[in-house]
Amino acid sequence: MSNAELMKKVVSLCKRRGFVFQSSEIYGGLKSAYDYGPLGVELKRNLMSAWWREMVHGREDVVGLDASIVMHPRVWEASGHLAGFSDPLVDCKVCKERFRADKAPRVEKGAEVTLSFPDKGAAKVAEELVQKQFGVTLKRHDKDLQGAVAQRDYVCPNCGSPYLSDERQFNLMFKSSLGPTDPLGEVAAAIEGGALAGLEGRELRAKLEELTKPPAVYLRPETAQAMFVQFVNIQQSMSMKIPFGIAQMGKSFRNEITVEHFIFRSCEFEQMEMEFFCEPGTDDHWMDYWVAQRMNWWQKYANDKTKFRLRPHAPDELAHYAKGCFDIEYEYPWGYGELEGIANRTDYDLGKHAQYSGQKLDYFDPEAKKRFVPYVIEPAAGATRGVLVYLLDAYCEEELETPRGEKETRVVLKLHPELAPIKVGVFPLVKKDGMPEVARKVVAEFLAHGINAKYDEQHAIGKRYRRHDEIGTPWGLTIDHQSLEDGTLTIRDRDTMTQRRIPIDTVVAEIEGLLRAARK
RNA sequence: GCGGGAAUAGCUCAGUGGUAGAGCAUCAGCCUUCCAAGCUGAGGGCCGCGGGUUCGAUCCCCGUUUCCCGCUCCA
Repeated sequence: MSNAELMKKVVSLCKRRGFVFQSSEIYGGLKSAYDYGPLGVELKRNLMSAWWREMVHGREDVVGLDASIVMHPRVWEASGHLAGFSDPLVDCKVCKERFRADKAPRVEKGAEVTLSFPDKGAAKVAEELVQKQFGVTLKRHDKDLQGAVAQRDYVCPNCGSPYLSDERQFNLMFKSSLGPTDPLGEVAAAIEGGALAGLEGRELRAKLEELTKPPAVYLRPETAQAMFVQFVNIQQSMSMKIPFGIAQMGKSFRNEITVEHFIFRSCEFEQMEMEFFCEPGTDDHWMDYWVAQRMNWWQKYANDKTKFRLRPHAPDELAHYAKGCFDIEYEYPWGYGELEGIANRTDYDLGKHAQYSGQKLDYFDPEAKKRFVPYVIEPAAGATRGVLVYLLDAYCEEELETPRGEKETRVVLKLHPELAPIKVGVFPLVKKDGMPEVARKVVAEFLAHGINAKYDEQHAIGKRYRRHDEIGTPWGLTIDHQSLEDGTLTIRDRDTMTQRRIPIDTVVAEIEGLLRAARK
């Protein structure tokens, strides 16, 4: 099975069996938005619960937070999200390069410029394109084209062409407005009053920005900022001593330039983030610690642990706030891609928020009698990416021979029992002789213990086993004729398809034991 | 944003300028059975959406939306 096939099959299974649907499908779908169906929501919740148990309940030095998605707009000014991600982007119409206008090479407006290409062939193609699209004849000299006139005060950084698209604003954050007043009203009033007359380009944009600013709010592009903003409240109310962490899971929103690969990169996604506050100087130690912790955690739930790797960021790809960063990457069908980033954010965020809010965001160590702004190590994981990773990891096709000697394919999701949406399928061997009643009782018993169990009496028993294999149910329990005589049932293992017989009244304890064992 | 491909039943796909098919799945019944068994029957599609050409379009043309692949981009 090729990588492309694997991806297709997983996507198809997701829809067919109720894991993931395209959003608003009956209206033609919405780009990059997906809904988690009955099984998908269980898988995602199981994954996130496992994370929460590991990161918060499993240790004394991390506490949780569930902050509002919409925060004070100044938060995003302080964090740099507002300024850093609204730069004008331009496409070169000749070489198709996309670039930031403010970082492009400056030229004199109206000056003659030269276009350069990697080889003669590319230059010839470009020459024809310019002739055809812009009606301009350029002089070709080997790999260069001469005679173009600069329309703006910059040219394409790649080929030097002045043939460019309009400047487009790229907004990272989803913008909305808080309160019932319509910001368009302000704009309309300004136009009527003539306040916008004579303005164009960036000036016009700036003026419009200003008019619509007062009620403007943004959907958070990461969950991290609330944990910085509430640092003091949490530290004091919970009497936390450094080092300690604040963890949060939830939705974040980004206007990605390109969305791709199913749920891998979408504009609305779910994060699992933790900010670990420590004393400057101990940050490198904690960085190493969390990198190892997080890598182990991801591998624990995977069948193929070799598909994960650690990749340190090169100095030039580090974010503006980071001193160092490691990505935990997974080998997706299209290649390695990010799953979690562990960054040393230093005291950048607390410092910025202190500066913008005018509040003190530092920590006093009563033993050492010193005051400092903590450094922060941030393991930030993609929950929705995790769902994709484990689906890809779990998908298996096995060639089997039927009792009649025919070859067939068994599709199995070898999900970790902890993650499996349904823990046990409960089946009466046949739909009569009181077997359904016994099976229903077993289901009720599991549900009462908080274990997701599913009753199924449709079709032949073999078919039911296979249907549950396909959605990753780790154990199948069957009530048969013998059950009615001696009070036992069979328990079938998803991965080995082997069965053994145990007393019905111990089956809940048995499954609980298996779940506990799998968790270790 | 660019280039290429795709869109037909829940899924995988076939098909033709003359009002649509298969396999699997679903549902009902028979069979009463431990690994997708068999038999009988049923439901289900304005052939992604909008426009054009045509007597007539699922098919040809244009646009659009969504998905996939490759670039590009990417905290």
